[in-house]
Amino acid sequence: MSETPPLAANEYRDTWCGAVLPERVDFEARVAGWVHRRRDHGGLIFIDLRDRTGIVQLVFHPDSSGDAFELAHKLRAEDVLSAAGAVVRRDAETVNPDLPTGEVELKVTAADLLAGSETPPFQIEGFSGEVGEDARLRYRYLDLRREQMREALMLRHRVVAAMREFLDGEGFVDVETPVLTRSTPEGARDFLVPSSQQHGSFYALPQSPQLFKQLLMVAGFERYYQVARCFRDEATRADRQAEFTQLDIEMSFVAVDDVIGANERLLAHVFERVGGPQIEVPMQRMGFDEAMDRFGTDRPDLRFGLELVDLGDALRGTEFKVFRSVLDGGGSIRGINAGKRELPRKDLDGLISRAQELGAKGLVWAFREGEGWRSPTAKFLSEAELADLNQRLGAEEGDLLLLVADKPAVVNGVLGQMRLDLGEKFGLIDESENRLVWIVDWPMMEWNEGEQRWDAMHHPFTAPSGEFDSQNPGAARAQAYDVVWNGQELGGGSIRINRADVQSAVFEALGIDAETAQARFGFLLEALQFGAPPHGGIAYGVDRIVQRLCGADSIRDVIAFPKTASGFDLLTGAPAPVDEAQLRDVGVAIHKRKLAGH
RNA sequence: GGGGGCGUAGCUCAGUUGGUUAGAGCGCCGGCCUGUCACGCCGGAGGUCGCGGGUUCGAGUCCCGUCGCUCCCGCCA
Repeated sequence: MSETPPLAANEYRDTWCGAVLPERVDFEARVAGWVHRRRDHGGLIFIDLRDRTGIVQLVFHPDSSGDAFELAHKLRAEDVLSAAGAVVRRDAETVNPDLPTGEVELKVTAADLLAGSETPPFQIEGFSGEVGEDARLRYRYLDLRREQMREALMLRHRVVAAMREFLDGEGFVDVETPVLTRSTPEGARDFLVPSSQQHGSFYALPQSPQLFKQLLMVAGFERYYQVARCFRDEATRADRQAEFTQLDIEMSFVAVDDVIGANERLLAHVFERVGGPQIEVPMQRMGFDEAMDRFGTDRPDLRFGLELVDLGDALRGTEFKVFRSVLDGGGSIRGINAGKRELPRKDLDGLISRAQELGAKGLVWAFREGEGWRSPTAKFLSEAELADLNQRLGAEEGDLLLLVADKPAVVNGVLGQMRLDLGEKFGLIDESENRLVWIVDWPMMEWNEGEQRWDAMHHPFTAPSGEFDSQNPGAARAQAYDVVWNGQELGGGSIRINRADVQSAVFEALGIDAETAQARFGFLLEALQFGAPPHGGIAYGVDRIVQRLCGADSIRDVIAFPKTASGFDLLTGAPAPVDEAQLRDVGVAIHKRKLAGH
């Protein structure tokens, strides 16, 4: 711990373990904490005592420690102890350079066992190997005693504190919005809460406070923020939990540049406070189209190259059937030059499998050889085509080339992900580098092939750039922006629609008829008729920001009490069956098959 | 919903082609030890091999089912 908080003396302690530092020695101190480790030499006993600030070594002598010496002999790992004595400098040869407090120790004169501990189900620290995820979650309160977890949560605290500090300073008001709210069937599945007052009716847990913060702008608060818990009843991932924390921000009388500017100051402030990367302001901006063209994704990792190259023009006249049919069907052919690599056939097959897993029908691999290719596909292409492809891809002798032909969205999805896989596989990512970029100028909507309708790219309340033509929704651009850090989306937002007629037109384009719009969002449309200022905002994924900052592999490592991939809380056993009586109260019929199973 | 990996002592793991009494490190228990700091030395306990079924003379090992953890795809406006 770099900072030791102030501590008021009390009957158990007057000093933190980690505060017993060599700058100040030869004073009487009382510390309290957990027995981290015991080294019992028979006639001399060392105890490493741990609290949230760190570890200090306690020394028990049979002569000077009195009754405490007998106690020390019986101490076990994770017992809770209060110990008093003199903080003294260690002899030079007994200094422990690996410990921040290693130049001093506490010569114990008295000690109290405040609470004993059972043998922990796993060692808290100091053994090789990782504790399994189940054990960690089952005994999360012990897992959180590990330094790594403690520091992650302390960092999280400092991140949120810095956010509040900045926003408070710029006149933002923290307002709480409801957790029991109305279901919006679009998008992710809602968590539902049955109403005991109105059987058959349900609250939903919010996926975000979006509409409430807009109503707060209508109400005239002008600047709002909230550290808000949000819920999505979807499968979890390493970077996704069913409940997560968002920093939610909204501002009135602003345009895109105002929101981006305020948020650049916010990010710079937070990173400066917590020791994150330095941010150059103004930050880089990239149009959505450019991001898709060059990286195949709307959240590009700019720390390495391997950019996508469009190859359709080189193959306009090709007779290779696979390419021919894709081009004739309006598809695209794009490629990556992965550089000079020597991959065994097994790895090349692996790349093909990965491409198929990601949705491509196949993957063309090739190594530039002379003016042509060494590739199973080479024989289907003319010399001129190969030369043109090599030129467009900037291929040099021995370079590995990967091509995908499919619908444009599939090609981008596959190559965009494979670019990341390859960047990692080939070690092209400089972990010390940090690239932040705003992705701007988004399309308003995208065509949903499965449902045969237009879907909002951001959300249905996003303001279009200029006039909105509901007859041609595909052409509309949105006043939306995402901030992307090393390929991960930290947050995103937009200027919102503040006119009821525009909002109605957007609903119409999304296939939400007037009646449905009125039923679901009538309160918003109504509010927009009572003087809604121009407004916009952003929401950040707090968990992901902290995960990034401490380099954790999983979002679970920065959440105090997370759930497993299948949504279980192994600590409390939630979700759990409830009494039939409880179900009757809320008007929910129990599932018969489940009943039979019990 | 689909695919991959994993499940053996409290923890992390090994376990050959199916073959006698299932092992290691750490932890735990007991003993010794006055300068250790992942203390050391000596001794010891500890197992429904996730669960259920099947094949077999014989299953930790093979097959089927199931549960759990995990990663990925779908999904996540």
